[in-house]
Amino acid sequence: MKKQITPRQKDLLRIIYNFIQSDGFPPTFEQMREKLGVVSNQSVVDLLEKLKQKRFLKKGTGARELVVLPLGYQILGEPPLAAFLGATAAGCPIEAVEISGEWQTLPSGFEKIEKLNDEVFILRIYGDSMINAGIDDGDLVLVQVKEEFYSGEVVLAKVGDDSTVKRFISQDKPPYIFLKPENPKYQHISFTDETKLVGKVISVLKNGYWQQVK
Amino acid sequence: MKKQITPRQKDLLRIIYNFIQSDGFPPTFEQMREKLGVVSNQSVVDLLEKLKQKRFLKKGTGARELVVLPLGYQILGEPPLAAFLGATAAGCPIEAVEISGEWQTLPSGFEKIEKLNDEVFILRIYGDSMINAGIDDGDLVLVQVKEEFYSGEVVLAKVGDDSTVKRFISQDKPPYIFLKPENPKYQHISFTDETKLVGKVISVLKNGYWQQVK
DNA sequence: CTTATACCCGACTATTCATTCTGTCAAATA
DNA sequence: TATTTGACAGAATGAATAGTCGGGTATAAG
Repeated sequence: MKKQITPRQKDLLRIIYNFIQSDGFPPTFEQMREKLGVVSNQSVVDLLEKLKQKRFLKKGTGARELVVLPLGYQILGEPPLAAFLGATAAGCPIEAVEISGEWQTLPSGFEKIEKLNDEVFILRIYGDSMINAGIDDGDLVLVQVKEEFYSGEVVLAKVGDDSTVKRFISQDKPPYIFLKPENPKYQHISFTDETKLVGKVISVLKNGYWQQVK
Repeated sequence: MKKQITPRQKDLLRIIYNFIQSDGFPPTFEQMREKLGVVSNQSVVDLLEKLKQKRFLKKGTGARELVVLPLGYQILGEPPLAAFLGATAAGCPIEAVEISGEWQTLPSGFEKIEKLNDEVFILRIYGDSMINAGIDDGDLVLVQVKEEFYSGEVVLAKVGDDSTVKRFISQDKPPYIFLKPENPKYQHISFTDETKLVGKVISVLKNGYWQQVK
């Protein structure tokens, strides 16, 4: 009872999480207040206090010093920033990892890694339908398998036997939900019985570096 | 000539990078000023301006809105936050990744991933010499192969034929450099000809989540 | 020689930002 | 019913933070 999170507290936690994900730093009270849709920052103060008490969030004394704690990630169903990499190694014996030079042999005292989790994988994307989201023909993307999706996220969708990466949009007027290509050349894709969202595209490989998808 | 970074600019860039890594949010001008070892924040203003011009850094108008850009990571020789995961999949065919349920078969239009880079690997740690750094007996840690190291980083070191994970300390008084176990039960380890630093411990697996090592 | 650039000092200003206080209201709880 | 809890309003306050102005010095470039 006491440890459970309320819907409103979860709202704020997600607002903070999403803000950090997209901007790279935490929001101000004012920004949180606006996203919550209230006019007094007292709401933010109260909710933050609860999130702190319940160990979902850590807050420093300075400006914009917010850190989502592991418990917070768990309740949101999101992996911490550095988390998903474990998944990509799932089922992959460490011997398969090529280490350069003197690391051909592993140091003694260490053993093989095991399966960590199976909710993330990497795919190569073909086509130009997402160029405005920074995903170009041939790029590698990192996909996290999920159940819940939020409007604006780039998702991997299954349409019948075909698979595609598009931006997922959910709005309060028709057509309510659809898939939006990030290229004006292409049309929106409506949902049918055959449309199924599989995962969220977290990251894209650019010039040898993984970058966030927005 | 014009695009090159100066030592002082690189100092600040690293200060910002390290701060975000360890704290989770960007520093204030005051904190940067202090770390730079100067008494006027005008220095910070000037250096930040240069880092912005050279596209190593992005800066918003609000408080503490700093983001290290890909060019910045490159010049520091650091992977972006989400980067290293690619490495763990190096040489690991995507078929080896076990996907649950209907993802036993991969969607058409996607191919195997190739080797991405070989500078990161995962090891299991035995012993209690780093418990105060949050690394317990049997934990998995993520190691990034590096050449340069900074005082305070947790490193994987090779001591003769043996390998060990300890905190690397470099100070301006004897013994200058040594390895520090994070457990009072153990003694510091001096450097010898046989001591060699191999990589930096970036992350540790805790309750199913990867967490930063401090 | 002259100019520009990198780096820094010191003080000052403007404003963002967090905090605090007093209260309201509805829903949950005892 | 009485009490507590969650959520929010409105306003006032003060500290934290960024930004500005006017210099200085040393080094490199033209």
